Amino acid sequence: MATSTREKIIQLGDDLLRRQGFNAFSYSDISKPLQIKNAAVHYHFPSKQDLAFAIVQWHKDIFDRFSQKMATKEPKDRLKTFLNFYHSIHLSEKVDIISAFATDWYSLGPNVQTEVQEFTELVIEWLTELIQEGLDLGQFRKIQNTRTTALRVLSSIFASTQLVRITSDQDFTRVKNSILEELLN
Amino acid sequence: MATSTREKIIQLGDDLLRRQGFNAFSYSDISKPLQIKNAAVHYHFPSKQDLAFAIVQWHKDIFDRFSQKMATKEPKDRLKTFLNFYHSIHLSEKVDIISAFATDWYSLGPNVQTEVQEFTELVIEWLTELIQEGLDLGQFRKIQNTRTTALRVLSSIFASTQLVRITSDQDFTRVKNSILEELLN
DNA sequence: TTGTAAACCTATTAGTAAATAAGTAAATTA
DNA sequence: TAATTTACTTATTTACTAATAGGTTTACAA
Repeated sequence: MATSTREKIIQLGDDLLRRQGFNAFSYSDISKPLQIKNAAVHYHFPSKQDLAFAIVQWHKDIFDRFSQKMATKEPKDRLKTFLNFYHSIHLSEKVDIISAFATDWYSLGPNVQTEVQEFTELVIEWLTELIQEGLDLGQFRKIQNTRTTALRVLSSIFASTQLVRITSDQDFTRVKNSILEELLN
Repeated sequence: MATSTREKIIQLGDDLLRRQGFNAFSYSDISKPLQIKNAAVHYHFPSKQDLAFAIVQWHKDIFDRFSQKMATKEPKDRLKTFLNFYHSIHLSEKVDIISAFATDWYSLGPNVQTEVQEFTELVIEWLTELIQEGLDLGQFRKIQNTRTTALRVLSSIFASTQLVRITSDQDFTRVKNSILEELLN
């Protein structure tokens, strides 16, 4: 199935957003590579906020499918897959959408903000459940309350994708392994 | 001593940078509140990159004075002061400079990038030494190698200032306390 | 008193941003 | 087959953006 123009715009928009930041790319950064006109982008997404909204929704969809596919696997493997997913983000010189939006938070319209909040809560809850299950099965070590642990895993992994842009490549792997070591029995 | 225009520009620039992001503020966002003309900002900082450079240098200076003042205090208190410092950042609805620059990393000129890298390394080294001292004095618990621990403290605290923009206020305090609990004996 | 440099301002430019109006070709539906 | 909708293009507008050239004021120095 050929990818629609709409889908291409979302994917390229996502790429630019997470590589350069929301306020650092323009509609022509999208139209030129796709060899369409500026107005064509506006046809699919009247405003930049509409595009941002669609990108978050896209991520919601992906995450939904991801969590469904992971549902049968055991907590330990789910966590590893999750961390590897962020490792690939880091390797592609992007950051995750949540931190990408966090910096430009006050440039976002209220409906985009709400959508990002919902996505974030989705991820935190997924992680919280994962950790709880891991604890119940005795695969994980109890550190703090479950949400706090989830928040720390998330913060560590988020910040790492950003921090390694500035420091060194190795630092990401360090943090990633440290999260695993800390949790795993 | 009255603050010079140059200093006012740096301080307001820093505020805008960390509140909205590097690509989300313009020279007129600076000139208008200071009641000077656009060209006056360009007089002090010919290009936006020059302003960014000066802002990082300003932070370097502040951090130097901070670490000198802290030098005599014991590790535990130094860590607490450090965390409280980031708590105040979070309360003022800003993020730290490092994460602020990380998102817009590819909009920065090479000399600004280098300056940010140097500042970041400064903070990481300061934290690494602090943790090492804490271990030597038996105030801290050994978790991983010292740089990794430093990286995780830094990542957690960085990401938290961003994450709480999206989730709730409480989440910052959770993470902050969790870092202390984890380290302290 | 003259010179000069710092710290501005006025005025302008070239470029780019998001957004829109109006038109067109092709596909879909009635 | 006629009407309508989809997916665009062409062309333009409004509103910045960073940046610069050149002029003015003030203060201090020779």
